[in-house]
Amino acid sequence: MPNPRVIYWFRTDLRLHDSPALKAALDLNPECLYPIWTWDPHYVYRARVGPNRWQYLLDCQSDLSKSITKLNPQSKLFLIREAPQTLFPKLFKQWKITHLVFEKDTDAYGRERDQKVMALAAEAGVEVVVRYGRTLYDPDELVKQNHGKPTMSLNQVQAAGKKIGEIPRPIAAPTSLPDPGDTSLDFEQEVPESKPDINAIQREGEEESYAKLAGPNGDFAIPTMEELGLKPATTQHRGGETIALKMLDEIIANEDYTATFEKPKTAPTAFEPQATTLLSPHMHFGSLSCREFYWRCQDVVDKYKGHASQPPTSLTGQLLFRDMYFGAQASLGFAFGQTYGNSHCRFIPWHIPSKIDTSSGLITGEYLVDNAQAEIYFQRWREGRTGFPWIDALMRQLKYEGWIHHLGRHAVACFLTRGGCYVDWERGAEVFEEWLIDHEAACNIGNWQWLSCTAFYTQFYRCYSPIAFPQKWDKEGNFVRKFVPELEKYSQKYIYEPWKAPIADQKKWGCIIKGDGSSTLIDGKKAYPKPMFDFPTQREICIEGMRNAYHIGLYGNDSKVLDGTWRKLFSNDAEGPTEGSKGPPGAMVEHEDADGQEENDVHEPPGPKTSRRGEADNKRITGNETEIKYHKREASQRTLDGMVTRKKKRNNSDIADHT
DNA sequence: GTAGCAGTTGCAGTG
DNA sequence: CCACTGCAACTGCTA
Repeated sequence: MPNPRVIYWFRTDLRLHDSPALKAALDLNPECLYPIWTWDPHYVYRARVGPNRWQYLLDCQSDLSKSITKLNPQSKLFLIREAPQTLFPKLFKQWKITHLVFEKDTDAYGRERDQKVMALAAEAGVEVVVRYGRTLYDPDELVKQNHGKPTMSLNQVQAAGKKIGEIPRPIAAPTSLPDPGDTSLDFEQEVPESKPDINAIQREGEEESYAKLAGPNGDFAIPTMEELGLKPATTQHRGGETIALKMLDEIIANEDYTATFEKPKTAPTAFEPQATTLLSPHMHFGSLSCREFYWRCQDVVDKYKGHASQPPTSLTGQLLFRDMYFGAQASLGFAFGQTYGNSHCRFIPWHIPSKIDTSSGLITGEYLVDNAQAEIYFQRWREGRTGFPWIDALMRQLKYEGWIHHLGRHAVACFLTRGGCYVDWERGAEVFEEWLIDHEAACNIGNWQWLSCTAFYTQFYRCYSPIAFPQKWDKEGNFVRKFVPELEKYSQKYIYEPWKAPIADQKKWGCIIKGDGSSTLIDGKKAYPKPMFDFPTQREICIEGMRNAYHIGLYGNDSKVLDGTWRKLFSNDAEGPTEGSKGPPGAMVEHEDADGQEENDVHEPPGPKTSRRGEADNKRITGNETEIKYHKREASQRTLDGMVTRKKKRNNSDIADHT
């Protein structure tokens, strides 16, 4: 048996402390160890990643590389610019690799990728060692102990966890690392297909992710934002294990904070400093081990003299929720991230639903505009110009800083879905995916389902008010003043509902409430938009829609959802794309009149039409002074890509009938 | 099987 | 300031 020549493949574990996989690699007593990162085209082109999260990733990689070099000046994080699926066979051969070691990844895409890589390793005679350290429990174990079912409540996580046994104690960081061997790359680089490039919008310069295998200088260096063609990051939050451990130390040093932490009591309006730990992005990139975090907290709690908080609201409770979402994702796979085909997600006929690839049963990443008004609501929500200062402040903080408080996420998610716009939670999840520095697919998807009351949580009549909710912590509106500075001078009385301020006051405070926010100046005067709807009215419409959908009681994998016949169960007057009893799969809509329509005219509101809601519609406030009535069919303005036809629909219902 | 209670974080009103 | 209620009513868990 030759001496082990080991590749350690970093992915979700950009750290040296508490890494079961890294320990396994070192336990092989390798002759040489190559710490590598492969530049996965899935991340570069297919996932939604905004500049702030890119920057955070680069921070983590740089810090890790420096830490590796500190332990062994010959070594560092070797960043190789090729897809793992094509790179590894060549690398195994060139570097005479005997072992490949990495941390297990239970994300839907991660599993697919790793299965492929493991097959390639087997072909090359390379032994693969996989260890788990990403959550408290291995999600597959958790699911197994939960009777093979996705973990849908904290109770289930705790019961299953008990059966697995104690959460592993953290492992110390290594004090030395073996040399890497020869690092020459005498083979052709295979450049991955860049289309479709979902991240094109994040770039302003030339994208050179795959310019050369070992980077422009051939030194395996971590790329710069410029090299990736990305727009500069705007966040002040910084990644890396060194920072993470320092932050953790500071939290743990404050025993009262650590032991008595109760999430619902922390203020979503707090900034400088924020009310929660800001450790979530570190756990996403693995620059902090969640088990390290867990045991450092638990040890404080165990010796705490006063009354310590308990799960679910305590710090350790927050980590258990993370495990719950990982367990749900591990069990449901790709279906977890969508309604269509998801056995545990309620079917609600939301507006602007996802397009579905009927051959794979997966959402395509595009969506259909069934209703022009809903599309306007969505765009105004995304851009932080809804006219509700609390919502807009949060969305602006999210885009700029890449992080908002958990309760702030609740507020904007409820507002977009069941408590305001009645827009598909998948739209909101996509925006969070792009902008959050702590975006974790499992947690993001799970929380959107929670807040939209499609899974995990059912009390849809508990609805967050964009006016009353923030007042619980911030009567003065300082948070709004910080992120919506045009309202800075508004009095406390009107800060959350500026449209109620007298015109004279609006002028005095230097900002008029007018328009839809598409322009910050109106007639040369600073302007903040009117609210895009009357909240109490819209809230009633949503609750009625939810009540109806709950009563009908379909889940994403119901044959009626799969084939589109769910429409027969919903009234045409119901909220959502329900017009007519026939239609394509999922919540997609027929677009008989789509031909010849302009792709981009969805932002133009349709002219006044007959109201189907009478009073409710008349109360509606719109940003552009024109009363917008809505009607389901008139808004079908997006050109279909030919995927959805009556014929395909029929085929699909045939399939569905057999299942 | 089923009744009763609890559920990470609602709101408005009352005492 | 807190604690409680009614609102109209969901699912999961326990006994």
